[in-house]
Amino acid sequence: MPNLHRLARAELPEDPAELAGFLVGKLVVRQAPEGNCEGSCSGRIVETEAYLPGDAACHAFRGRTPRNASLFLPRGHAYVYVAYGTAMMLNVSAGPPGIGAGVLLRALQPVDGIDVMQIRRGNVPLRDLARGPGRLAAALAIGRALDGIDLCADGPLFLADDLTPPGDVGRSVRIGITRDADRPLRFYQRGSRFLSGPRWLNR
DNA sequence: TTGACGATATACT
DNA sequence: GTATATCGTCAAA
Repeated sequence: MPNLHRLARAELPEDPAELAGFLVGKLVVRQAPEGNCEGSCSGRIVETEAYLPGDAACHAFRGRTPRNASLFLPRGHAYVYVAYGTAMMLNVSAGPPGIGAGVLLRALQPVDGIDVMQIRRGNVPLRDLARGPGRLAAALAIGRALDGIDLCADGPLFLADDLTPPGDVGRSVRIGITRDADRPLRFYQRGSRFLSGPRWLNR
């Protein structure tokens, strides 16, 4: 997979909602330690959600804590947390420096290293490999160890441009939240079959 | 949120 | 008719 242009921080929109839309159609690349190509894989982002400052659903809403500290890093850093005591969630820090906002990566269209993702996820159908934030993190072997890393740097996990341009990007309310649940801050690639959520949200 | 399960639908030998 | 895929519901952590 040649021609991988890593996303530079300056390319990322400063506005969290803009960033969420911008990320749809981009690539997330997972590199195994020691340059071991065996465990490397990547996928095209097809679904994201923005969590803004002042947003009751945002983990930074009640201020900075050891757990959510990564949300306050300059945009483009990883914020990884555990949901439901079992599922890992991968976010991209967003917004102006020190503000505390993020973009949740919700679904991926597997691109490279499908075999290794298959191993990590069990032999589920290709469609379910990274459909849903928890599954996405599992497919990429995301753990707390990756919390706080720079996604714009050459490391174990980074963002890159995809060859094929983003198609129509749809917008809807976010999934699985109770507070501030009616704001249209979910972004998805229209027509993708790798989306999570009920069908009526993916119009 | 995910995995399991039953019902349903589409596909193909 | 058997296999594979999609959909809604339900329980668990």
